[in-house]
Amino acid sequence: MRTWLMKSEPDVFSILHLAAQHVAGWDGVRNYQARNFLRMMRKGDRALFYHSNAHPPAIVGMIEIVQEAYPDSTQFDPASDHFDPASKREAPRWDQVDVKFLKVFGRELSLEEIRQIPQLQNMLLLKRPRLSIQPVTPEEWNFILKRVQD
DNA sequence: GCCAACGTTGGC
DNA sequence: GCCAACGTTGGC
Repeated sequence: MRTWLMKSEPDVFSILHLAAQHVAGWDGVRNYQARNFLRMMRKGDRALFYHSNAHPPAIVGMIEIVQEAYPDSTQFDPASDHFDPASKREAPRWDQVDVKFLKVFGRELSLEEIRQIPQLQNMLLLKRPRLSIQPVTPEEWNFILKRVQD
């Protein structure tokens, strides 16, 4: 099982939205590096759900990949904010995965706290602040889970 | 709302 | 292929 971190703005799609839907498509990714990570995801992989553009920005819960990468239909929809006129149906440029809600952590781990934890200084979250889908090492994963226990 | 960081586009 | 212009992300 690989572990990941996935960002979403809670005003748009929060972990509570996912908890209500139980399973949802993770669409709208429009960055090649993030897409390439999406394509590496396998059924059963788990991810930290991160609230970006939030108060405070923080890791708030855990989700599971339940459907591996397949074409994101919003890229073909002119009415969508994520419409990509350059993407062709014969060769879709953008993929999505489906994710399942697992839990909201007993306590959040804010970006500010992460910055102060020596064991988490190499997280891509700190090094590549704009990357919305990123791998998390087993060491980081285990450390974070201990920190957010109920 | 501002703006720094940084990814993408497109002219040359 | 370089790089300036532009657009977006996301913290503050």
